[in-house]
Amino acid sequence: MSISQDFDFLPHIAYDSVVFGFSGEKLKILLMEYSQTGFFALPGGFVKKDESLDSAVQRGLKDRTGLDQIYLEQFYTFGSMNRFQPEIMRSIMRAHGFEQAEHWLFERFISIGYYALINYEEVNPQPDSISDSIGWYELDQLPELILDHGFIVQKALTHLRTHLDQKLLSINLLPELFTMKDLQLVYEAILGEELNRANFQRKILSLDILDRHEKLFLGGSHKAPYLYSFKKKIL
Amino acid sequence: MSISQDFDFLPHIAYDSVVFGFSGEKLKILLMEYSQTGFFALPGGFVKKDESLDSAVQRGLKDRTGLDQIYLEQFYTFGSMNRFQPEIMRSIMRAHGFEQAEHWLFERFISIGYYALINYEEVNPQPDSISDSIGWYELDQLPELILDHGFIVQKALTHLRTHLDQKLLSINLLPELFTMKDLQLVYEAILGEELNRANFQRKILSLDILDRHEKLFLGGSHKAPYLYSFKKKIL
DNA sequence: GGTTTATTGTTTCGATCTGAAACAATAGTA
DNA sequence: TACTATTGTTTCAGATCGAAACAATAAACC
Repeated sequence: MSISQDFDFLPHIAYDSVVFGFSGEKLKILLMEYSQTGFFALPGGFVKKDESLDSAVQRGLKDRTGLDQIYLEQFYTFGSMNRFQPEIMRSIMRAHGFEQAEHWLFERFISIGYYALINYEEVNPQPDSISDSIGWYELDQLPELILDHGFIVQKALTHLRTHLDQKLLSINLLPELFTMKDLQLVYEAILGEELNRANFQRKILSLDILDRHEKLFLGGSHKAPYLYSFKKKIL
Repeated sequence: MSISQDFDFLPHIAYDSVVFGFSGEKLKILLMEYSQTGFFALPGGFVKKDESLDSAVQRGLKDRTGLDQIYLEQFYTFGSMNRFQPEIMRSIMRAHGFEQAEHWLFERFISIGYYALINYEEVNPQPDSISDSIGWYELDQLPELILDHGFIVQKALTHLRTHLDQKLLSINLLPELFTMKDLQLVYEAILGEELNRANFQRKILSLDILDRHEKLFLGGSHKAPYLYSFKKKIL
């Protein structure tokens, strides 16, 4: 996002993205820290006048993560008045050397919330021009977020949990090949609860969405697990 | 909505509402017809600069139906480029006597979709200043709608069906007192399929959300059904 | 008043799904 | 060859679901 090219964007419209990443154990999300202000926020952006909303979010996500063609799910649009707090944007801009009294960023925004599911290890997060760091934070240890961004995260998580079964095929939290245990860990991290191993295996296999491949030998003194991959979608 | 007071509204932002009504048999939705153009559209509106998104939709719905405090559910935000068709708005405005070349209505809009569930009989729909009629249309006999409004209806219906069980408490499709058969007809109309009578009764009763009242005697030569009401929410 | 009919309320019964535990298989170690 | 840790599979009881049968009853009809 370039702060000066304001005329390219639709005014009053923003998006915020909740990028879920999985580290093998915990579920984390991407947060940006704004220079010297101590403010943490979701990575977001604005919609150009000639691009679709979905494209805008894809573009922003690519700038931040380098990832293209990522699974994105729109989950809610936030339009309350209490998310209008121009002082906060003003102090962020001031900390970055802007002293203008007027700026289009100080206006009220309605923000469309998206979430993404990505493989933690394929990503090298890039901060934007007015934030000085971007990084992964564990869901249960988030710092305080500006505006209504904490609420947005909660809403994203609820949506993801509720729709997990329908969204499974599109998940890119795991590498191409993975074990049943890996998949169960993803589920447990997202749902925030432990699952019964036998029943999980039975349920997932009954969905008929996995291909079973060769076994994975890691040198452990026990039975080696099979590797699986998601079946290629037939549409 | 007054066409002239454009400075009151957030530009490029609209909402469209899919108002589901139930007639005792079929599920219908409210549509507006624009004067002399033959265009049908969902009732929608715009957001004032100092009101929340939710309030804007509530306000618009009250103007059209007279109903206040209605259950509203936001389901999706539509931001593709193919919904930008200024010629259509131009011809609607022309048919209504406006000949301006420029107007804020001709700009691109991102629209937030809401649906409402209301009791068909409590409503006297009111057209707005640039539409000449508003009325109920059966879901399976809808006329062609402008822009992406047909798609919006489909998306609303899918969302409603998927979340029916969680949304039941808030339903205002039925009068205060109703029979189990009435409720089953609502479910069948929304889901678009027939349900087993015994199992439906068992399932609904097990949810423990209904109070049973006196019987309803209509003079039929058969057992009279009980009347039910939704339990008042305890929160 | 007894019988019939239509509709509603409830129970039954088998099939299916779920949760928890036991059992079986197996890759490496001792 | 026995042992251990982990994974794959089966079993079994309980819950849930779908379909049908059974029971109750309000009015009409004789």
